[in-house]
Amino acid sequence: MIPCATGYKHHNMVWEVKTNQMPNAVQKLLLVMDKRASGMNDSLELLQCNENLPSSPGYNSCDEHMELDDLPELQAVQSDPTQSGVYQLSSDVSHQEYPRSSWNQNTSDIPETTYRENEVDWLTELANIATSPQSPLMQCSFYNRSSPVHIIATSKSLHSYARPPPVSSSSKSEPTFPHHHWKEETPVRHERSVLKLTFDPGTVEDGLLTVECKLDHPFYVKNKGWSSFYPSLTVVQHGIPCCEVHIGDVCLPPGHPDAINFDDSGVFDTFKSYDFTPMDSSAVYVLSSMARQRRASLSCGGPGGQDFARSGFSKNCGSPGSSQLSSNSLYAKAVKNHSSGTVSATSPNKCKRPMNAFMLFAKKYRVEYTQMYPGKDNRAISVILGDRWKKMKNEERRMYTLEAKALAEEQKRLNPDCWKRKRTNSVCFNK
DNA sequence: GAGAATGAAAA
DNA sequence: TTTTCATTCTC
Repeated sequence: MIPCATGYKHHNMVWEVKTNQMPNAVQKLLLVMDKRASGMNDSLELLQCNENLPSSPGYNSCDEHMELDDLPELQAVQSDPTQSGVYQLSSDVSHQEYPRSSWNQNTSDIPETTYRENEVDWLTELANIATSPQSPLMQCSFYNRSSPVHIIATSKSLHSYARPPPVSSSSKSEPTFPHHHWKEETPVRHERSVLKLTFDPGTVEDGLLTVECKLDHPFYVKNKGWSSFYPSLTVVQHGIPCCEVHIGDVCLPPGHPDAINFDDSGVFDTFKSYDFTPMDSSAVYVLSSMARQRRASLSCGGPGGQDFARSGFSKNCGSPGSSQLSSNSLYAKAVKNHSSGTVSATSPNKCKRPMNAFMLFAKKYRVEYTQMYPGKDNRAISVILGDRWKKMKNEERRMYTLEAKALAEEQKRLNPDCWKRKRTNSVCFNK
């Protein structure tokens, strides 16, 4: 669990993921909601994820032809403005079942229903988060909420293909692939996979809260930015590149200082140069922000004038005095991210190719594999990653393929010439 | 800077 | 068909 900032109260929450393919299995995620003790506005609350997903919810062994309709959906959240105290997560917390007539297809992006237990109003917290105006999904009827919050993320354990061999995974892999939170429960028939979130605000008297949402629902996570349980789907469906939810992730509300100046160490690096912030309330905003920055980069005199976002070009051209809120942080972020890197230092105008599916996969698991195989050279890790990749099924690769495709399309849209191979006498590319 | 993986796209 | 390069990091 990520230590919470001083002055925050902690509130636990359990996320449960149910899938059609695994009706009996419920992925539970313990989240901790932090609340500023200083009386900060309700919108300035933190949610910290404290548990994990047992396995990749987005991976279904039998969904070779899975379509978007097969993906999880968001269920409604009704919030209550009242406040509650500190809550603790009970050790034997289990998800609650309740009849669900049907999914609202017309408002699938909007949480439908929720219920609370023991008069707990923490549902309000979650509702504010899930239905936050900052949430890309909340651009319709929920957009006018006054207390937008951004959600958490949790951890999915490594996928089966990413796990180390049994021989070498004895002690090191255990913390990496925790399964002790998995719980077999009574099957619940759902038309679609859902992510069920059970809040445990932290005190016995307040009980638990449960809510369900779509697996691709993006949340804004401290130190990570936008995150979801299904990043590839999120980026495809909502245009928001996301990290994966991980253990200890903390949800940040809009305006929270950590949300503005989050450390991107765990950010999905592919997109970190875009520097999404809680203010990036929608994919439209994000894309328009990119376009603005691109125009800004062009106006800065960059001959190439391309791909400011990925190349760290903003370091040179981002105007500190810009009125663009997210752009400012983006520029600052880009400077920080690439200040020591070779890309921006050597080719500020360079347009970088988007990663392909394998590169996304490799980037995601390289660190973990490096930890699994201590002493292994990075090249050896690459070999292992390649071997794992080859052994993966198509459906297992799907999320990476989709993500890569989305990245490529976006890159081509923004920078059609990004794939242009450098010429021998070219001075535009220095790699 | 090379190299190790895979894959997309240009040449 | 070949080449480049996207990421990462040790050597």
